[in-house]
Amino acid sequence: MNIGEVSTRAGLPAKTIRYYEDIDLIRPARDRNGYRAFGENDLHKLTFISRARALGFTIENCRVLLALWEDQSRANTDVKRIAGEHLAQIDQKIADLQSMRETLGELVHACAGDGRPDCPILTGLGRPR
Amino acid sequence: MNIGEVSTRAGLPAKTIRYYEDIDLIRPARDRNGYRAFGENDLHKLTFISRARALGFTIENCRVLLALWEDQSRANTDVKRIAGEHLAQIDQKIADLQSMRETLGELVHACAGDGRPDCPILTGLGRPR
DNA sequence: CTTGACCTTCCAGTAGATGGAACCCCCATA
DNA sequence: TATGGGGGTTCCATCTACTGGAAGGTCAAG
Repeated sequence: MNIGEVSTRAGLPAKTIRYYEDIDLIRPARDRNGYRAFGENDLHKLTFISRARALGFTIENCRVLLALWEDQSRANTDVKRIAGEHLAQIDQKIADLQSMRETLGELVHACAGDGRPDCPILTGLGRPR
Repeated sequence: MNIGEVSTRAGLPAKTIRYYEDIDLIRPARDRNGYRAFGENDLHKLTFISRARALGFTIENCRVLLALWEDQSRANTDVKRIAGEHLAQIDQKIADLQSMRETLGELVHACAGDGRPDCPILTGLGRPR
């Protein structure tokens, strides 16, 4: 399988796949003409990475998860711990964004947006936290 | 005012302030010894930027907002539009994260984490979206 | 005069790609 | 046989928003 096909099937840009090889996430074989030759296992890995990235795991997380994934005998405890930590990070991000949203929402609400110079948004931004 | 003081008062690392000068967000004067000499106006701008960044505005947003802020005669309409667009982006991010959280939460919940090899998290990540 | 805190510039690196240039490979058609 | 097009390849630069570190200048206190 060439990079184009694997790109379509994994839903990742070819550039990104080359980049993943660059950083040693995957190691596709090579044809005699120098083209990358992807097997089903490579495709599966890329799908895995694609999905993990979509769920916000970092590349380093992916590296660890892939290693765990390849290890038939590993305990699910490690996986659950990593995923759990990540879940906590997501919760933290959501909380941060919600707090931002609230503050900004108030500022936007307070601004008439009627074409006059008076603007509570800029005034609000100029005041220290 | 030297960079140390303005750093404390604006709540931004000195490095970051130098960086902001580098990208022309601010233009502090210089003392004869080469030290940056910050005025009240610089401090006010940095406080503004610091707060806007904390609310998730990009540097480019900050640049535009600063220009609007400096323009006494500008209409609040532009400001409200920018802030409104940003609010929509925040809402989108929150929604994305919540959807991630849900999916990942299900996976974590489904994994016993009991030390055995069987792990629904890895299985789930290996399946296409 | 020395010490230490503060300031300066410059260079490199972070995450995670993405864009572009210049070039190679393979197949089909005129 | 030329040529055109749609693959593929490498390498280098760029993006965002900083951050770290080295090497060195400045200043006030003791």
